[in-house]
Amino acid sequence: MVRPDSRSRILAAATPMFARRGLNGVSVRSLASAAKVNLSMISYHFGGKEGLYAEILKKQFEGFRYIDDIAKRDLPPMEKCEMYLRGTIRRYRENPYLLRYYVSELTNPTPCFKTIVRPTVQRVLKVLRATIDKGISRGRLRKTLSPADGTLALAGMINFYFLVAPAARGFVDDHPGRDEELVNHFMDILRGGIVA
Amino acid sequence: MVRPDSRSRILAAATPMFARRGLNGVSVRSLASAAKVNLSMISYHFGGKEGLYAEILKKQFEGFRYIDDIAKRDLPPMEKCEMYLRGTIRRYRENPYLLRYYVSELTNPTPCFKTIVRPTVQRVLKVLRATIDKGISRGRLRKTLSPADGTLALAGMINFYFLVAPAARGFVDDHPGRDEELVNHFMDILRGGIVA
DNA sequence: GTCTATATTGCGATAGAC
DNA sequence: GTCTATCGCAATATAGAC
Repeated sequence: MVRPDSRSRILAAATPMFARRGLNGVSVRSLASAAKVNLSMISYHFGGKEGLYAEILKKQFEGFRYIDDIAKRDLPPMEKCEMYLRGTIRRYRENPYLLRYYVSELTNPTPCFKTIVRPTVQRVLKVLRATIDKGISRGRLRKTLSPADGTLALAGMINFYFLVAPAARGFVDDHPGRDEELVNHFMDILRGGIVA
Repeated sequence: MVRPDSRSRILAAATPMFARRGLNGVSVRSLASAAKVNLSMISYHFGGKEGLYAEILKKQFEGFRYIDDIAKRDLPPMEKCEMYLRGTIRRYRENPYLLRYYVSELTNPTPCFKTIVRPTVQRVLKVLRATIDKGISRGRLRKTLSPADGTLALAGMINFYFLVAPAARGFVDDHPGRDEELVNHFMDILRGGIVA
C-alpha cells in the first residue's frame, strides 16, 4: 500500500470538507493541512480552490449516470419508477456526499451550477417525464396525471428523505437495512395513494 | 415614508444576501455597503455577523408557525394534508428566502441548526405523522401505510418542488397562478397514486 | 513535485471621537 | 447612534529555491 500522491490526497480530504461546509466555508489552509500537503499544492494541481471544487463536483455528479440506464431500457413505467427509486437510494448510499453538493448548488449556486448542475438535473427530470408521458399514452398511468408534477413528486419524496435525514434523527431510523422497505412504501403510495 | 433605521436596513439587506450565498459567502463589508450603513453597525446592533445571521434565521423560521394551526384543528386526514400543502406553498410564496435558509442549514449546518432548525423540522414532522397515525387508526388511511415514510413523502414532494425550481426552468413553468393546480395534482397522487 | 517565504488583499471586530 | 481609523489575523495565490 503506497502512500497516495498529493493530488489524490487533496481530493480525498477536500471531498467531505466541501460537502459539509460548502465552498466558502473551507479555506485552502485547512484543506492543505487535512490532506497533509503544502498549501501551494492546491494551486499547483488544480489552479486554485475553485478549480479543486469544480473537479470534485464534476466527479460527484457522475453518480447521476445511472439515469441513462433507465432511459435506455424499455420497461413498464412503474418498473422504471422503481428503478429510479432504487438507483437514487443506491447513489446516496454509495456516495454520502453527493446530495450535499447537489442541494448546496441548488440553494447557494457556484459557477458550476450552470455548467454541471442544471444540465444534470434537467437530464434526470427529462428521463422521468418521458417515462410518465409514455405510461400515460399507453394507458398504464392515469390520464389525469400531470407528467411534470408527477415527476417532481417522485423525485421529491426520495431526495427529501435523504435531505432531511440529519434533522430527522429519532423520526426515522434511517439505515441501509431498511432500504427495501422504503422502496416498497414509496411504491405503494405511487400505486394507490395513501387513502384506505 | 421615513427612512428605516440602520438596524432595519441591515436586516432587509442581509436577508437576501445570506439566502443566496450562505453565511460564509457574505462579508460584513458587503452587508454594510448594501445596507448603506457603517460596517461597525453590524457589531453594534447584532454583536457580529453570526448574531445577525441567527436573528434572521430565527425570524425566517417563524414562517413554519402555520403548522400549529394544522395541529390544533380536528379535521379528516386528507383535509389536513391539503392544509399542509397549501400552507407550505403559501409560506414559500410569501417568503422566497425561507427555503434557502432551511435547506442550507440541512446541508451546511451553522450553530443555529441545533437550536432552531432541527427542533422546527421535528415539530413539523411530528404534526404530520400524528395526522397520519390518527387517519390510519380511524380507518381513513390504508392500514399498510408507513406513517413516517408517508410523512416524508408528503413533505418531500412539495418541498422538493420549490427546491428544484431554479434548476427546472423550462420543465415546469412555476408561478403562483398555478398553485391551485399543483395542490390538486399532488392531492390526486395522495388519493389514488399514479396508476391508471 | 515539493517546499519556504512572502505578496497582497480581505476579513471580522473594536476603540474612541463626535 | 454613527462615524473614522486601525488592529490583528486570515484569506488566496505565487515566486523562486531545491
